[in-house]
Amino acid sequence: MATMRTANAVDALSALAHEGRLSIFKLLVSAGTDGVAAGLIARKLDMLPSTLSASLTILSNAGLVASCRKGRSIIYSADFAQMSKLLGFLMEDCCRGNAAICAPLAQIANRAACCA
Amino acid sequence: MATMRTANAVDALSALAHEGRLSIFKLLVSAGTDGVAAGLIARKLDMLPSTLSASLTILSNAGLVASCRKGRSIIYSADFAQMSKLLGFLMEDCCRGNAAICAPLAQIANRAACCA
DNA sequence: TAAATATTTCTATAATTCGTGAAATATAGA
DNA sequence: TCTATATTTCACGAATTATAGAAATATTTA
Repeated sequence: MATMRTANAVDALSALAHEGRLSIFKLLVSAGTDGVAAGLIARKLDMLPSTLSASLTILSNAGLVASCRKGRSIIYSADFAQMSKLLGFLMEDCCRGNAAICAPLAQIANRAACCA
Repeated sequence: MATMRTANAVDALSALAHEGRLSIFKLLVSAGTDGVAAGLIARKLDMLPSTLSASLTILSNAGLVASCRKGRSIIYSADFAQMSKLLGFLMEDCCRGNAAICAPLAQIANRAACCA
């Protein structure tokens, strides 16, 4: 797994650093690979369509969610691989890379790709 | 370990969603529990004192770093427990809490407290 | 084709965040 | 006490981000 770049991590963190977008992302994480239609997200989280769309675009640009059209709806789902890369980025070099203590963490982050 | 609240997670993610602050945090993560003096951080990352101070305040308010004075210097260190809570928050309820797949992840996040 | 549904795009305003330099505060040593 | 070092606080203009409503686009069904 290629390690994430700083700019990429900042984009992902920025995307998540917002109450509405974080709620969307967590909803999608909990929904797993099936994903959720944009309209259903809007109803569940009580958001205006334009606000939701803008939020989904930001999460999408950060690589945290993927989408595909299904009829009139667009189904959004969390990108677990990207989420895993982000966790790995935050943990890498922990304690100067002291393998005895921290090395397992990077591997562990990979498991966040449980739904991929 | 108490689970993190959404508002708290947003604060932490916002604090990290900035190139300079993310660099500071990663430097502190790599330094481990010894921490690094503010001035040394500034020299290593080539930041102005006032900019660095503002960044450290934001990271501190988010609970991601701790500080203590040592002589004229102030030593900053990463708060690994808070980092662990943040990772856990992002992973919780993954795949609707399907234990067979995702439950281990929450436990795993605890290990990010390797230096605590 | 016409109407209904689902979502995005556009536009404008409001709010927040960013970075800097100067001044202030705290500590140590001569 | 005076001076040097280390860090924070303050104030402000510049840049970015957030939100809403209206209009536009895409798809399905009648």
